[in-house]
Amino acid sequence: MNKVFKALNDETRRSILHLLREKSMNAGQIAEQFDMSKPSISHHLDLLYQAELVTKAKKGQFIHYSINTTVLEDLFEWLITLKK
Amino acid sequence: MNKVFKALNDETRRSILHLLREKSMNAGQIAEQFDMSKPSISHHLDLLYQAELVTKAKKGQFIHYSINTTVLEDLFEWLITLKK
DNA sequence: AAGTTATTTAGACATTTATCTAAATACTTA
DNA sequence: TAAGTATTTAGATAAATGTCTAAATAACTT
Repeated sequence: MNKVFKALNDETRRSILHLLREKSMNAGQIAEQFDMSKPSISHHLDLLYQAELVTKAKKGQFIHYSINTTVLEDLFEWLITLKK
Repeated sequence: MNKVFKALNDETRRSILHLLREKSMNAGQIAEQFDMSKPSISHHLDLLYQAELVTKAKKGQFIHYSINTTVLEDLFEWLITLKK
């Protein structure tokens, strides 16, 4: 869960998750949505990937990113036990 | 929500929340549970307080901390919209 | 009032983080 | 195979973070 909380502790990464909730996208398409360099977005995508909040799949020269809600379930559980 | 994610992005602070879920405690009682200096715990409590994840009340020379689940509701909402 | 206890504030330091530019890698197409 | 496109990796830098010790503040006790 450490990596999940770490990944969520950034506004850009949270925005990326909201984008991917609407539809899966290439790294480039994601980067277009932000006023930030591509390497920076790539770095954010990597942290989301390490936390398993997104999956990625190579499609030719593109890399397609999708949200992975499995880990969000775990976060739900964590919150529930905290609320009792 | 920024402060909430920031506050939750630390194992010590998450542990403090779990302790407070069981029962409210003084700053000193909380500090006893950790192998860390009191000023460090005080700092963690302050971040939790800034995020409104805990409330505090002065009781004589003690300061009593309690968990505040209101903000956790907001986090729930955030998660739900992300899962659609 | 003086001493003791509970907690926070201040200041320092090492580590982590977010960002950038430049370069490298991987794939596609002419 | 050479050129172009998509993405990541490397390396640098400034800012934020977690931790500590020492000192300050506040309240209780004798």
